[in-house]
Amino acid sequence: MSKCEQCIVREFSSLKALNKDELVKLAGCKTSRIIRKGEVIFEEGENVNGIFCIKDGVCKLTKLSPNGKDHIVKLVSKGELLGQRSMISEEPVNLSAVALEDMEVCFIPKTEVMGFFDKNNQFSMNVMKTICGDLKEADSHTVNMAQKTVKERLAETLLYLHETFGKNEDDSLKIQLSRDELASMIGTATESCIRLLSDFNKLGLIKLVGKKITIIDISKLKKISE
Amino acid sequence: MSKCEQCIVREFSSLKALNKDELVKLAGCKTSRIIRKGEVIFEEGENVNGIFCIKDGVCKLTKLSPNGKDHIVKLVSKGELLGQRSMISEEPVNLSAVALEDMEVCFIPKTEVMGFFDKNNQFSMNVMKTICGDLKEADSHTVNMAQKTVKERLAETLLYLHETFGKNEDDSLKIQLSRDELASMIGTATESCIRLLSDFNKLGLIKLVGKKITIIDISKLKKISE
DNA sequence: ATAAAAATATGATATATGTCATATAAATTC
DNA sequence: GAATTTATATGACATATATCATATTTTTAT
Repeated sequence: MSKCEQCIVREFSSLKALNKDELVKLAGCKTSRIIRKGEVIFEEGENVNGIFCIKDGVCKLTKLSPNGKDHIVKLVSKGELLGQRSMISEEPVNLSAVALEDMEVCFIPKTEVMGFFDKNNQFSMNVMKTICGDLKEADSHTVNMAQKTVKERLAETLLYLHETFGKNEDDSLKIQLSRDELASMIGTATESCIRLLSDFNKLGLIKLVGKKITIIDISKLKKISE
Repeated sequence: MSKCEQCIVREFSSLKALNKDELVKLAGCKTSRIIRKGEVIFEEGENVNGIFCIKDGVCKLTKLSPNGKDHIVKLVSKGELLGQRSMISEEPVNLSAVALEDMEVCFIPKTEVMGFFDKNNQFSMNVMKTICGDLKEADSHTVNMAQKTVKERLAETLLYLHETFGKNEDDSLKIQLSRDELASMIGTATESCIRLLSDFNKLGLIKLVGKKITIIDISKLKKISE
């Protein structure tokens, strides 16, 4: 059982507020798991009795719409925590989490987290701030979905992926989403997404090589995204 | 200065966790304000140094989209608190609040609220749960905007208004939104909203008399909203 | 390596929704 | 109470986007 004290990603989440004693306690009760690309971490409606800390990799949080289509609500990566909202609400999770790459995650049982919550003010404040940030972002997403065109949302999303996950040596986006996933992130049909990518490609804003997408003209994309 | 102890709406918000001493302290520092229909309580980007407790009336929370249109993110009414998120995030508010009816609101300065926050665990837990509920709702809204048609969203919104704010003696919706506001809630053009309302009217799902909207066939509206 | 399956791409077409114009009705102002 | 403004309503048309069909490419399995 590896020590949480020496885990670097801890520094990027609310867990950074924990002191040595708390970290030792944490290390004693957490469980570590390898999750392969495409595997489900948890599913909408499930009772997840604790939170996950992402040590490595990226996953998507999706929600099933009444029409049967999945919508990607958020991408979550190394250093972030999963399941905080449902733990605090004492409800089943409202989103599913699926690995986009191979991942390593640690599971921390609810009882443990709630203990830190009660005793470590800085920790609970960190969690609150994270959730408040998520809420602000979610409201902003709602407005984008309601008011922006698909083209604008695609441009915006490409820039987001570029800024947040960076690029490979060949300058292509590091995070690999299928056209289907990209479409489900911007809220459109897969064909429409493919078509617009193709348009951006022809306009020289991006370059498409197989699944790989390379951002060419950031400022023009910014202009399109408004 | 009226006593918070005797204020009934307190029981409906996170403030219900406060004890007598805290309520006396609260009564000493809160300020009460009458806000007329159409008046702004606070504006996106503003620094609101505290929270508002709605004693009476309903307001809309809006966010300006890059295209210049306002989107109504949420309606907030009697017993609810405003400005919690931005207080915790220590950021300017991300939404504007505008009265839909004459309102009475109390303002509680940040220092006071943060004091309760530190010392009264149940209060901070209540606030957290509220914000978590908002986040869940916001995610659900995002997916609705992304995946549902305007018709579905209109049906859903009418049912929501009916359930949440009730009806007058003549069965018409108690809350009066202009067509413009309704459109900005469901994320569509005003004309499209009017047209669909007119369709629903012709189909006998609702009845339109001037500004008043009466829900006639709940189950059919439910079916339309999916 | 070959076959099968899945993902990407593109065309043709249908549909939903936005935009602009104009009419009518309601609310507000003087 | 008449005049003016604002909100609601509806038509005509443009446009964005979805859907269905089919081709091509890439990935996966045998």
